[in-house]
Amino acid sequence: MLSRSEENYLKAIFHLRTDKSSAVSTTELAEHLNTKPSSVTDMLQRLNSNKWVDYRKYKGVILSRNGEQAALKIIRKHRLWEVFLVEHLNFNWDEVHEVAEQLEHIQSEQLTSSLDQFLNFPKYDPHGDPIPDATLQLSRRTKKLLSNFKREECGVCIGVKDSSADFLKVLDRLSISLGSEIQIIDIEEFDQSMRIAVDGQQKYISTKIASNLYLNPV
Amino acid sequence: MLSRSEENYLKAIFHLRTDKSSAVSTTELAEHLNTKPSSVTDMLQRLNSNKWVDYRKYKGVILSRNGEQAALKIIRKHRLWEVFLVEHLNFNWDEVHEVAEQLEHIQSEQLTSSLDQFLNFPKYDPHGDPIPDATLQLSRRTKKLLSNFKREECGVCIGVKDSSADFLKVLDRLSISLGSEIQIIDIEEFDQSMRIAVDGQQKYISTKIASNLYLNPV
DNA sequence: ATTATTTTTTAGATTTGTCTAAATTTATAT
DNA sequence: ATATAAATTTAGACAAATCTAAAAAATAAT
Repeated sequence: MLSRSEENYLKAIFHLRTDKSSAVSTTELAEHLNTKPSSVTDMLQRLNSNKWVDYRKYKGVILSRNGEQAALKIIRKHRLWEVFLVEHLNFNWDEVHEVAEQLEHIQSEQLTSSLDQFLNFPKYDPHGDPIPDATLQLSRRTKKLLSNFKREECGVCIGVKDSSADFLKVLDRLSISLGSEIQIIDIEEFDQSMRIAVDGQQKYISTKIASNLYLNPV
Repeated sequence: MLSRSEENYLKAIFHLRTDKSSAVSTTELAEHLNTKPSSVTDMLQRLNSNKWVDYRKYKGVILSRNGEQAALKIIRKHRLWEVFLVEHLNFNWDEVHEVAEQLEHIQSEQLTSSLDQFLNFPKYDPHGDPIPDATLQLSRRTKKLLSNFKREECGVCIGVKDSSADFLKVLDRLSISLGSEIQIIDIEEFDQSMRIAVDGQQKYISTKIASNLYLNPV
C-alpha cells in the first residue's frame, strides 16, 4: 500500500505532466512538493523499484499504468470531497483545497463510492475540473481560455486555470462562478483587457483574469 | 501539533481510563494499541515531556488537562463522522469504525463545526456514545446494562458496551437498534437468560447479550 | 524476607522520509 | 570544443516511530 507521501508524489507527477506530456524533472517536483531535489531523487528511486513510475537517472519521470490509476483514484477522492464541502457544508470554493488535501488520503472504497452516490455522481468539481468516475474515466469537454475569445463571442464559465485563493476571491467579487454566462462586449486594443457581460451585468476585467478563466463556447 | 500516532495514544488513554479512573498501565496500552510495551514507554516519555500526560516510571499514566481536551476533540470528530456515515452514506453501524478511525485525524476546525451543524448537532453516535459538543462537554444520561434489569422493568436501548462487528450483527438479527423499547418479560433462574419484548416482538437472549446492551430506564 | 515472576524500562537497531554538502552529469555559453 | 553553470544524484546524518533483547523495578509466592 502507498504511504501518504508516495501518494502525494504520484499526484504531483500527474498534475505536472498533464499539460507538458514530456517527463517531469526532479527540480519541478521538488518545487511543487516544497521539498529538496535530493529527497525527490530518493523517493523516485523507491517508486520506480515498486513500478509506480518509470524513472531514469537524470532523465525525469513519468507515471506507469499503475501509477496513473493510483493518481486518478486520489484525484477522484479529492474532487468528490470538494463537491461535498461546497454543496453540503457551505465552504467557499477557495476554502476547500486544504481540507480536501487531507480527505483525499482516506482509504475506503465503500466511502468513496457512497460519497459519489450521495453527491449524485458529479462530473465536475467546484473549480470545474473533471472528476474521474468509478472506472477512473475523466469526462472531457471543450474549454477555452476567456483570453482567446473574440468580440461578441459567448461562453459558459466551466473552470479556472489558477485556483489560488486570491484569484477565487476576485471571481467572487465579480460574481463569476461556474455556470455564469459570459459575453465578450469589447476588447481593448492597447492591452487586451475586456469589457464583458456576466449574466447580463457589465464588468471590466484585466488580461490576467481573462487568461485564467475557462469557458465552454456556445 | 500532535502526530497521528500521538493522537492515537491520547485517545487510547482516555478510553482505558474512563471506567478505571486509576492510572493506565504500559501493558494495557500496548495491548489496546497493538504495539510493544517498549514502544509505549518511548511514546509516554515524549508525551510527558510535552505535557500531554502525567506519566511516572513504573506508575502508569493519566491525561493532563491538555491531553484530555485533545482526546475529546478526536472523539468528537470520530463520533460525528460515524453519524454522517450511518445517516447519510448508508453505512451499517458495524461498518463505520474503521473509516471513522481515519476521518477523526482530519485537522480543520471549520470542517468539524460545519459537519456538526450539517448533522444537526447530534448528541449521540450510532452506538449510543455521547458526542462532545463544540465546548467539549459530554451529555450524560442514566444508562444501565440490560442484565441489571428486573422482571417487568422497561427501558429504551441507548447504546452498546461491546461494539464489535459480531455483536452488532447479532443486534441487527434481533432487530434491536438505538431507540428500541425493551421490556423484560422473564428471567431464567438457572442462567439469567432473558425473555424480552423488543418493540412488542418477543425474543430470547443470552446473558452475554444482555450484559452488553445499555438501556435508559423508563 | 527472600526468591521467583511479571511488568516496565533502557539500549541499540531498523524503516521512512527528510535534510545538507559533496560529487557527478547534463546543458549552456563563449 | 572547452569552460562554466545548472541540474541531478550520492553519501552521510537526523527525527519519528517502531522493534528485539537485556537490565531493572515492582509484585507475588513461598
